[in-house]
Amino acid sequence: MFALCDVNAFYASCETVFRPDLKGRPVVVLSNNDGCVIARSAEAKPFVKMGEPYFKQKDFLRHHGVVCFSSNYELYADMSNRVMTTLEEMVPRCEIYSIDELFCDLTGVRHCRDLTEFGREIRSTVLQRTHLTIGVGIAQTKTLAKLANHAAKRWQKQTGGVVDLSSVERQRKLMAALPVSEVWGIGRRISKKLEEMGIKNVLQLADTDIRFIRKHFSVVLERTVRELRGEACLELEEFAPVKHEIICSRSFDGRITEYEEMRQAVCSYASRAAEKLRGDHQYCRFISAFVKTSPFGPEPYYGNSASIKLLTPTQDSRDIISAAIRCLDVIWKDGHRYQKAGVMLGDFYSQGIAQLNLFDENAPRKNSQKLMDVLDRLNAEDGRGTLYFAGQGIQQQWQMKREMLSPCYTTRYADLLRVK
DNA sequence: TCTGGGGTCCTAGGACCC
DNA sequence: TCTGGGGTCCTAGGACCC
Repeated sequence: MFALCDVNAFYASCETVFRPDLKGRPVVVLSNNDGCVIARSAEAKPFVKMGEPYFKQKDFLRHHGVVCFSSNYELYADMSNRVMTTLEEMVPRCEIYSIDELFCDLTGVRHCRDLTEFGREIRSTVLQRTHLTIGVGIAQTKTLAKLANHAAKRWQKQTGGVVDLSSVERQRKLMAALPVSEVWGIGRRISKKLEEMGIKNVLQLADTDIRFIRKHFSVVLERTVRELRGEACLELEEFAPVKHEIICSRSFDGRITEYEEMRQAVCSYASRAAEKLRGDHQYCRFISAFVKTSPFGPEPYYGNSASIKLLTPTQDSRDIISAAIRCLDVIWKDGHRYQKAGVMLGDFYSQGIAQLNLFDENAPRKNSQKLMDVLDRLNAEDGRGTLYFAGQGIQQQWQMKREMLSPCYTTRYADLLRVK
């Protein structure tokens, strides 16, 4: 038996926890660069569109008194930690699935108590400790637990935010009421194709011949359908598997037209990607950089990427930065108004020594590890950006826009809430 | 003027092997 | 007239998730 717990309107709720004056008001959170709406409070949901560009809705939002925030990932990451720690204490085994979601294995809990009651207890504990409200969905498979969670949120008043969907009868009743697009793993494309085949609600999908599904779709959808029938195909992943790639990319505030500025940006992203790589205790051989103009608007689109394969795996920022800049030099073209760039690392190894190559002319760097340790330690203790590479530039004019950023209430002393 | 960022998995097709 | 069969590895692209 699985439970899926997730925080209601997570980003928007994090913003209101320390702002009781916003209670009852519509609140939205914007993506990086104040680009699109990516989270809405319950009050905002009925009339603010998800994923829509902010600039298109600005006047409309102001007119309706909607409070907007730039995204504050430092705050969300810390609040997420508080929620996850609380949940981890209460359940025997769990998997942190995303910043605001956690799957639990309720196998041990099952025989000793009522699952709904247990769900309520989890919910009230998280609320008490973090002031965040979660929904709990319970069922035999992850996909059904997700569906139960959806029901818990949609009918929050009637369900108290907890739905136990372990009875097949209840499963079928709920599935008949929901369109296929609500199922975990079924996005826009597949739901459209299913609907064209006459498979409109979830129950119809669950009752479709598995061979038909396999013939017209991939094994992924086959698993989803089996899960809807109560056959568990997805396990609880208690320990996060190692990553296969690391990406650092950002849109710019405005557009970049000068090579020098782009070099600073690519250098910064490469250096951040290298930090993440060391955080995961990995070494990489594959490094790539990309640049692109905006896909919107009238100007001709240009986007390109280049990559480099090193002979020996590295985690040294200097190697990664220099490779990324060499990639940039291959793809840079004058005359474009660039909107975004990024750096990607791949082909990971758990150590850097690898096989010494007979033809490798670059001798391994001396004391690389020590230097990187110092770099990371200073940036950890005194804040990101304490020590950085000259190539990143000193005044980063292209830095993303965050004009409505809230304080980091829980992670910075200077931002601590004052009580009169 | 202005439209996010970071991941995963699967499949098909090409190149190559014996 | 007629040109095999079985396999691996890699990559690009598509789909999905939050």
